[in-house]
Order: sequence, then C-alpha cells, then structure tokens
Amino acid sequence: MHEGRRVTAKDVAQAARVSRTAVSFAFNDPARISQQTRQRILRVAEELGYVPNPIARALVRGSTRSLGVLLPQDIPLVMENPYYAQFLVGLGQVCDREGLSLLLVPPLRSSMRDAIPYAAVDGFVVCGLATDRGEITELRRRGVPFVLVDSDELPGVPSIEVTEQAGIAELVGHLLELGHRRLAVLSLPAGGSGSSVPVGPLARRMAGIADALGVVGMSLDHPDVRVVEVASTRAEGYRATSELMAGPRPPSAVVALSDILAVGALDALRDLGVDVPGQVSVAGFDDLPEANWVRPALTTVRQPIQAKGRVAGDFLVASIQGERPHSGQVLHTALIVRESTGPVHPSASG
Amino acid sequence: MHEGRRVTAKDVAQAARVSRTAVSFAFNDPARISQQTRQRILRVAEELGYVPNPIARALVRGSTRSLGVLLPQDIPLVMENPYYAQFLVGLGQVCDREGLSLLLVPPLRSSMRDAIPYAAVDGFVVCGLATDRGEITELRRRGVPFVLVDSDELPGVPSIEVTEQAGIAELVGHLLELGHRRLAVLSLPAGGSGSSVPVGPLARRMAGIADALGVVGMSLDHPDVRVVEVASTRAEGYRATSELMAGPRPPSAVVALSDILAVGALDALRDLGVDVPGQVSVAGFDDLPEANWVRPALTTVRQPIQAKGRVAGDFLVASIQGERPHSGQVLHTALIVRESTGPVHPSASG
DNA sequence: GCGGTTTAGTAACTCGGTTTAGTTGAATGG
DNA sequence: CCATTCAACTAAACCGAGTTACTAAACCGC
Repeated sequence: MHEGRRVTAKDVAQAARVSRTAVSFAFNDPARISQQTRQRILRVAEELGYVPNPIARALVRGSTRSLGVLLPQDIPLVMENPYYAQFLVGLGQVCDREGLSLLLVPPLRSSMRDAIPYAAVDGFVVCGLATDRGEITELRRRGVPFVLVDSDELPGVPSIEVTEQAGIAELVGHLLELGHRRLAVLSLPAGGSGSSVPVGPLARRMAGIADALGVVGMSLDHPDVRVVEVASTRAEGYRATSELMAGPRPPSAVVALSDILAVGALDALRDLGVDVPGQVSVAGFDDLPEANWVRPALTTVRQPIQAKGRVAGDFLVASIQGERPHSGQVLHTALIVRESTGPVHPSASG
Repeated sequence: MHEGRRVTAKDVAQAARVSRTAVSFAFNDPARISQQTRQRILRVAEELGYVPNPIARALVRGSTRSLGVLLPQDIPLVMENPYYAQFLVGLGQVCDREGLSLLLVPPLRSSMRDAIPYAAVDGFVVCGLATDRGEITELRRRGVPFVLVDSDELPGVPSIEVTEQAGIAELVGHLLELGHRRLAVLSLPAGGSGSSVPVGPLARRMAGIADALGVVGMSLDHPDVRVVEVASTRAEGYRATSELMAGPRPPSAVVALSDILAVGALDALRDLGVDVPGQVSVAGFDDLPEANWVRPALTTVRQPIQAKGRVAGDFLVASIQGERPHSGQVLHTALIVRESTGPVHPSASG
C-alpha cells in the first residue's frame, strides 16, 4: 500500500536541481522565484507525486485547520445519540463555512483528560464535562482556545449556557396546571464517567422540576413524585415506564429528561393500551426531530441544540483568530406543547 | 485565553538546568536518566505546566493516532443522515478499541480531492467516492493507507463491498411474487457532488431492480414502472409519494432506495388514508433502527452498516500497522420482511 | 566605469519534539 | 596503576516543512 518512502520537498529539490527553499517558494510564494524555475519545480513535483506533509506544515504554521470535539463517551455511544447528531450539525455548519475538519476525541482509557494532549487541533469544544478532574488545567496547558458545553459553569472558563432550569420548570408547571400530581421523572445517569449526561445539566433540570413543584407546595421528596434514573435510550424508557405503570399508584404524568426516553415511554404506554394523553401525559426534553414524528406528537422543552453547536463553533473560531469574544452566551429554551399532554384523567385524581 | 507562548521542552530544560534531551528522556525513556534528575524535571515540568506539542510529536513519530473519514458531503448533511450514524458507530468501535480519534473531513471547496492534503491522519476511510476525479492519485501520494466504502470498485484499490444488487433483486422479487406489477421506485440523486449516495451503490441497486424485473419479463422502461429521483430525506419521501398517489395509475408498491425515504412514504400514505400493506406495499433499503419503529414496521433490505464501518476500520488499522490485509471483504445483505408489504390489492390488479 | 537597486537563488534558522552518537567522570577489575 | 565498563548527561542530527537573511549576478542611470 504505502510502500516506498513518501516524496518530500528535498526529493523534489534534488530532482529539479534547486534548493529546498526554492521548492517551498514555488508553492507558497511564486513572486520570489522566476516563472521558468517555478514551472520546472512544479512539473518535477507533479511527476514525482509530491504533496507537502500536512503535519510538518501544521507544525510550522501553528494551525491544523481542524476543531476538536472532546467527548464524554465513546464514539459509538455518541453516534447513537440523536442529540449529538443535532449538535454536530450546528458545529458542522461552522466547519463548513470556515473550511475546517472536525476531530472527534473520545476519552482515552476512560479519561477525557488523558485524551487532550494527543489531539492535534486548533481548539476544543468540550462536551458534557461532568466534574473537572484536571481537564481544565490540561486544556489551559495545551494553550489552545476551548469552550464548554453542557457542563457546569466554572469561573473564568468560557461556556455556552442554556436556560434549562427555567425551561423544565415551565414544563412541569404546565403539567401541574393540567391537574397532574402523581408524577414520574425519568432521570438520567448521574455524574460518573461514561454517563450520557453530565452532572451540570442534570442538576439544573432537577432543580427546575423542584422549582415548579415548590410553587404548589410539593418537592422532589413528595411521595407522589417518583424519580428513576435510567440510561438515555428508547429501550430504557420503555422498560422504566412499563415498571412504573405496573407498580402501585402509577403516575398520571411522565416527565422524561430526554426525548428519546419519552419516546420509549410512549411505546410502552401504547403496548399497555394506555391512552396518551387521555389517561397518562408524557413530556420530554430537547425537541429532537423525533418528537414531532411520533404519535401522539411529543410535548417537550425545546433546546436550541443546533444553535448551541453553531455558537460554540463561532466562539472557537473567533478565539482562534485572536479575538476576545463576547463570552457568556446564553441560549433560551421554549415549552412546546403538542399532543402528548392533557388534563389529568378523573380516575387518577385520587 | 491562550495568552503567553506555550511552555516548550526548552523552557523546562532551562528551568531544570538540563538539556532538552534530558527532558525528553524524563518523559519517554526513564531508564536513560537518573531517578533524581527525572523527578526534578517532572516537577519543574508540572510547575511550568508543560505538555508536549502533539503536532511536533506526530511529526517525528510519524503517527497521529487518528483516522480520517473522507466524506462526500458537508458535515451537517452527514450528521442528519442516520445511515452515517450507523456507519460511524461501527468505525467508532474500532477507534475505541485502538484508542484512536476520528477526523471528519468534509469536501474542501466542494472537492473531496482538495481536502486530502490537509488532513493529519494515519489513514483514510473514503466514503461514497462517486467518480474518481483524482482522489485516488492524491491518496496514493499522501502515502497513507486508505479503504473505499460505498464506491465503485476500482482495480488495485482496497474497498469494502456489499451485495446490494442481489439484495434489492431479492426484495423486488418478493414484491413481484406478491403480485405487484405497478411499481414506483424512489431513487436517489445521481452522481454529482453533494449527492447523498454516489454513482456506485445507486447504479448497483438499480441494476438489482432491473434483474428482478427481467425475471418476469419486465424492465425499468416498462410503463408501469416509475422511477423518481429525490433527495434522501423523510420530507422528500413524503412529497414524492403524495405526488405519485395523486397521479394517474398510482403504484401498488413503492420501493424506496433508502429507509428514510420509505418512512416518508409511509407518512404520506397514512395521511392519504391509504392502508399499508392492504392497498399499497412499501419497502426500503438499509434496515435502519427506524425501520423497526415505524408502524407498519418496514420491509427492507438489511445492509450491515455497522459491520461495514467496523470492517473498514479493521482494515485500515491493519494497513497502518504494516500488515498486508486480506482485501476484498464482501458483506452480505438480507431481505427483512416485516409488516409494510403484502399481496397486491384486488382493485390494483387492472 | 561606478554606486545603487532588482532579481534569483541559497544557506541557515525556526517550529517542537525524538533519537543517535558522543562525552565526561566515576566505579570496576586484573 | 592503567584499561575497561558503566552511568548520566549532552551536542547534534532528524522529522518535513516555512521563513529570514544574505549573496551573487544582472540591470540601471549617469
């Protein structure tokens, strides 16, 4: 396959009987060399099949023309998650505009931190940094710009924030107004590495739920509020919901902390013959495209995922170009009421 | 953000009053240096916040610890496509196992070829190379291993092949056996850059359809066979199907060349009040997870997409490690009959 | 014919590391 | 006591480019 050493500028220089400098000029600074010699060099380069080594070029130029996405999970897990698909669409728009590539950097030996020193990129978008185990220090050392996304806010560290807490409070408020009091919360795995959602967003979402409950004098500890932690997959949403419905005092409303979970819940309720929203209401979070495809269409909290990726990318590009960007971008959520939520069923109000 | 030049090995060497070589040894070859000095160097490095430059390291090591995925489309388009999600899951499994990162390389100035020289990777997976406009030459020049996927077979170029032609022939045969003769084919955009599926697979799939039609003495030119080209999105599948059904002599079976299109077709038929498979049968291609979620569940041709990604990755890793791998991997398709296909409706047999 | 500017090309330095080939001084040994 | 080995460290070469500083020849006007 790649037998024979690859052709370097030195080889071209020898073959064209000029200095290596001349070869470099022929490619990068035509004015510095005579047309005749330039043509000869280019011809020889073509014949030999010379192509400048991108790594050497990156070293001297100090730029790789690529952005890194530091991920909290393996690539397979990320690719299965429609949330990341949306996020990467947004980030990809920036790459497209700027002509950049995107390096997906999964944890190395289960550690995000360990992966940082190896990535040859001009900047990092850090996704879902749960608790800082030295990642920030390592990133600072790397000396390249970075932005945090879906993480806890840290002083002095640029990050993109979303008003999740208010958003989910609004959603729960909506359910409470409809008369629901027996609530099940399908939560996400907490903290630990390899989790699908980090401490930060999860904590903020739970706080939002608590806020809304507080308004009607309830709390997360209320006996009618059940919180179960599950992995954020359709299958797990199905399983957890089936169990909840089979147990004592089943909920009249299910609040899932991700749309994928909510869709799994809808699957389960359909299979159980439970009418949504007639008997049980279901709500999600994110507003993925799937939310609008399922029947009944899902009531959810819209989070501008693509915009998040785009803003993170813009921020990074600006930082790379040396601008000190307007940090502290905050994106807003919106309650999207569709068909999966409705007034509490009379029989459930006991 | 990244103010102050970053700390280099030279800085550490000066601060620790040793040579740059000693610093390198302290990190890479502890035996070559005394414990005492090593500790001192490491301590100083820690204090100064030294981290070796990954690009310089890659240059001298000749390895970047990353694989490139050369894409035929912008990153946003790729990320919106569940097919790629599956493919990247498979490729990601290999990355995970080997501790590699994945560089997504979209076309540069609409040219796959132009993007090749800039990517700092140890090897390329080339996706959907329609017609070779010099990409192969450029890849050979780069001197790194590469594998083709979803492309036309080229002599002397390693590629992963899928028995698409036989697969779709089997599917169409299934429909013909059910009595269907009025067929609509939802095809994909042909060739041209920016297309969602390249010439190769599209050509093979159309050939497979022709094969099956030939068995019953029909061909793609038969007046009852309609072929429409649409972009591979749910919305386009919806639109195209609506139009077909509104036109004269609507089809009794819709063969979509991708599951996403087929799902769009199901949406359209549901909205039109057409029973599937009672009145019209629908079939797809790929067997994405979505195929099993929709109602009626989709009859489709399973293509081992994840396996494709995994095999491509394995091939690449083997090549990088200098092995001359068993090229010419062929993956097999399988007809998956679910609920969306059934016997032709009596009224349609005229 | 002479000082001064262009033009065309190269030697040498840079980027930030790794690696080979020495060098130095102390310990070993016959 | 002198040759040998070893330990600990460094100078210099290298990876493959880009870039600066300089030289030699050609050109220019007077």
